[in-house]
This record gives sequence, C-alpha cells and structure tokens, in this order.
Amino acid sequence: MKFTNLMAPTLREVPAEAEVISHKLLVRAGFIRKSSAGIYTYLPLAHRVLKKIEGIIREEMDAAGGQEILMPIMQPAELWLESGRWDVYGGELMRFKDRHDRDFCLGPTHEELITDLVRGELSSWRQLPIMLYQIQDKFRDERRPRFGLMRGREFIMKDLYSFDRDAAGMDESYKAMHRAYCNVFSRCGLEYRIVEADPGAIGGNHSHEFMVLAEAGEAEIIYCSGCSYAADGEIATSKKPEAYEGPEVPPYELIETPGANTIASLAQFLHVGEDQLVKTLFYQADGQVVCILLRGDRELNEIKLKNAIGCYELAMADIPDVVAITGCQPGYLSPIGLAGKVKVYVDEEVMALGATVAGANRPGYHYGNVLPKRDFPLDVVGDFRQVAAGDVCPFCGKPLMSARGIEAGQIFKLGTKYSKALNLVYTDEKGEKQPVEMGCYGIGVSRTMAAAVEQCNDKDGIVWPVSIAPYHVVIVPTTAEGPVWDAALALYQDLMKEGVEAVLDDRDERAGVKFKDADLIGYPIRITVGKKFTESRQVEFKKRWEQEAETLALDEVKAKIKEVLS
RNA sequence: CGGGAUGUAGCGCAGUUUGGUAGCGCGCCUCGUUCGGGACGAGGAGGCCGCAGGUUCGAAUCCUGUCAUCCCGACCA
Repeated sequence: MKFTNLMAPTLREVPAEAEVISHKLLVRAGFIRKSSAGIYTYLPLAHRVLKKIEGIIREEMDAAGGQEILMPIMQPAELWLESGRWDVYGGELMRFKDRHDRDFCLGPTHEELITDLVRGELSSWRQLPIMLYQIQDKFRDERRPRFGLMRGREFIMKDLYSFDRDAAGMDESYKAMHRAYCNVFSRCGLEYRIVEADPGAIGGNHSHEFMVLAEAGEAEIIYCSGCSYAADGEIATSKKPEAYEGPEVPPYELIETPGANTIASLAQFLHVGEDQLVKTLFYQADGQVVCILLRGDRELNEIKLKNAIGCYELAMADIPDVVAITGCQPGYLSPIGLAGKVKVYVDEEVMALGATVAGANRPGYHYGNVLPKRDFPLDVVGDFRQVAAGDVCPFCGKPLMSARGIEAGQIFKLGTKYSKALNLVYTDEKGEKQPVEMGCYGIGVSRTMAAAVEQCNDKDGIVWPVSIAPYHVVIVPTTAEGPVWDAALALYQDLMKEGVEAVLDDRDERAGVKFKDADLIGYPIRITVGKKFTESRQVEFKKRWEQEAETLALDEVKAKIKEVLS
C-alpha cells in the first residue's frame, strides 16, 4: 500500500476528548473516528488489526471444535420475555419497535437466540457436544461509555456457546475454551492474567476473566505472591480468621467519645488501630434496609453483599431510614439492639475481634467491651470485605498483590439456566428428556485492540505486536525523487511480490514527518532509504521496539525482514 | 441516574466578565527556498460561534429552554 492511497489521517495534536492512552493514540494515529458517544468507525488501519485479531480467534476456536455461524443482531422481544431478561436487563438493552409495533432489541449477547436455534435442531444425545460461535457487533447502551474503545456502546465481540449432555461434558468444553483463550491472548502478544470472576447478569456458577494487564484497566486484579490464586477484586477473598476464643469479656459499657464520629477519629481518640473497631453500615437492598458489620479498617464489597442477599439493587440506605431504625444519626450507629429490626450481615473478620468498640446510638458515645454474638445479632456471617494488597492469601498464607487489568475475555459455565428457561432438551439413551448443559465464552475484539495499544506504546506512539500489526513494514524514502526514490519503489515492489505487508511512504514530505508518523502508527519494522543508499547502496533497518537502527545492504533486507517477522 | 465541565474553521484554543458584526497556532491550497526526527518565507481558502426561542437599534457575548460531548461517582457479559 502506498501511503498516499491509505486513509490514515494522523493528527499532530491530541483530540481534547481523549483521556486514556489507547484512545489518544488510536485517534491520533488515524485508526478510529468517533461517530457518537461510545460508537466508532474503524478506519483501514484499525480494520486490518481487527481482522488479524479475528483471524487468530477463528483459528483457535476452530481448533477447539467451534463452528462459525452468524446470527441476527436484531432480536425479537419474545425470546427475551421467555428467558425473563427483557425486564431484568434494564436500560442497557437497546430496544425499538418495528413498523407493526412489535418489540425488538439489538443484541447485547446471544444466549436467547442461540438457545432458540439449537432447541429447534437438537433431538438426540448423539448430536452433542456442539460449539457454535460468531464474531459480530454487540450493542449495550452503557450508562457511561468511556475511554474510547474500552467501553463502547457498539463493539465487536466473539461469542461462543457450548452445548453438552452433562456437567462433565461442560467441564471439558470449558477447559478447551480456557486453553483456546490462553492461545489467543498469547498469540496477540499480550501480557494477561486469568482470574476468578463474578458471573454477574449472564448467570451460572463458575467464571474466569482474561485480564490484559494495564494501568488504565477498569478492573482490579488480586493475585497471590506465593501461589496461583488470582481473582477479580469484585470477588477476591482473603484468609478467614479464627473466631475469638480468648478470656471472658466483661459486660459492655458506655464510654464517652466526644467528636469521634468516624472510624479514623475514634481510633485516634482511643489510641487503638482501626482494625480493632467495628464499623456499622446500613444499606438498602431492593427497598429493604439491612445492616452490615465490618472491621473498622475495611471497605464493603457490594458485589459480595449483593450476591449474599440475592438482590438486584443495592445502595447506601437513606439517612432518614437509618434514623428511624436506630434513633441516631450516622457517626455513632450501633449494632446493639438491632435484633428483630433489620437483618444483620457480619463479616467473618468481626468474629475474630475480642472485646471491641462499637457505636452507642448516642452522639458522643460508644460502647466498650462489646463482644460479637453475645451483644448483637449475627443473622449472616460471611465474607463481605473488599480485599486489598497485603491481605493474606486464603490458600497459601502469603501476602496478596494487586494490579489493574482490562477485561478482554470472560468464560462462563452456565449450567442449565438457559436450557431450562427456554426448554432446550435432548433425549438420552434411555429415551428420557434431559436439559442441555451450556457454557458461554466471550472475547471483546475491539476492546482487545485497545488493550494492546494500552499495553504496547511509548512516548512516540503505538508499538504493535507483530502478530496484530496493521502492516509489518514501512519503507521511508527520504526524498520523493531520484535514485533514492527509485530504490525505495523497487524494494517496495519486490516486497509486495513476496507477500510482505508493506507500506511505502510516498508522500512528498520531509523525512522527519514520515518518521514521526511511522512511530505513531507503530509498524514493527521501518526501512529508511536515504543518504546511506547514495553513498554505499545501504539502507537503515529499525525495529519499532528498539532504539538503535542497523545498517544493511539493500539485498540483505528481505532475509532480515523474514527473520524478524518469524 | 447524581455531581462537575465544555460546545467558536479539519485539530488545539483565545474572545463571553464589560453586547458593536470573528481571531491565533497547527493542518489545508498556490509559489519559492529547503530536505534524516513534525522546516522557512510570501500569498490564499475555510466559520448558520451546538440548536431553538427571548431581551436589544445591535447577541459568540445577556436570559430561558434544548441537544451534544467529556470527567468523577453510581452501574456494568
């Protein structure tokens, strides 16, 4: 491709709306342009990168037993009503009506549609297992699209669905996909980590996320410094402490704590650590107020609490509701005396405290010598704490670490959630109907491209991994005429004949401009034809990820390119 | 959805407080000089000042509404 024929509109200045590196660079380097919030056009360079990522995904899915199909983006409401998700999915589902006033949506995911497809064709156990996948645009009306391609409203996704006769079969499919995903991200040249994850609205009971490591990632990864434990911060857990079994504690007593209306100020006033105190919080779960007790130094993990309660909406309770229950403004709230009023969820770390201090439902006062269970109710004891770096690994006891990641893929064991809701059954050897065990497996293709940029860049621009680079080689003639130009053109034509993916920067620009754009766009290899060619028929060969260039004779270039690309 | 900010040329911005008929840098076009890390000079094109109402002799500027975009939070396969 000649640069003058390539629509790659590079910008010298950063668009004001871009915040994260991948968004800035993809816009500046002429890969994408915004259409509306969270919706982008992929220009030729981006399109090539996406096709490469998709190519890698196809090879790995096919090798794992997948068959590619293409389902409609437009989906009828009936299927979503049947699964129950038409009402549950909420505002994220892009809904519309056709001319006959029938309800439809743009597919945010395809469990309903594929289950409907397979139930129409599946009859015998002999047909299983089946793995079907597609690569297509997905639509989610995000409340807040942001960070360019990282969280869009329209994005490209690969979604594969597995159908097995039993749980053991589903486990095999899950393992096969787990391996295939490792291959995909490794082949894309990305540094990633696999973590245990919350299945969320897709459902099921077992899920892993594939996190591309990057500072701009929206997800927190907790992983162990000593063993292989790694989990999304949303569900990560730390070692459960032993419940307190020390000497007997005298009855609780009122103590004066003027002005100590936060955990920090109370700890300071009493000269004890925040981890010696009890924090009392009130939340509202689908309209019902609940109480949560945590160790003073801890934050609540709302996802854990949400899963424990089994509610859809969870938010801090309104202050008037709290006052109605406790008779006290926040600051000195007490767990004592809540029996029968609200359900109390207690983090297991609280149980490890001996005599502790809690609020007294009276401004300026706390109770000392408070003992969990003896002095306040424990309706549910569990893990509700947000785990942080430095906590103790639940499996090996070594300290946990924290990193940030971009969720590029997630795999789920769905079990029979959708097959039961949509009546997807097969007939087994005994002639009995059985529900199908399903799994689903997604990769954000456009997000993976953004993640690659997020991970592979320097101050000058993108540094594409070879496997997903839009082109492998750029040839930069320092002038657009004379022997230098002729040599560059001949080299380009030669490389084209050999099937090398090359761009010839044939613009009538100064060399500096071409170098800047080459770095910005991020071709893995740059070949400069210039003064060394005039002097001694040599060219400069530079790898994007190395600082220094090497000088080669013109006829050595082809071999060198092949060596570097392989 | 709550909070904050911004909409002026393709991109980055000034002008708005104090109303007087639109400006800078980059990019673009022409000519010349340059030519290995975003050159220089001269000339030129390009703007319903987001949109709709209102106030005024007169609105980019003041008022009302509305739309859009971005940030923080909440939320999220």
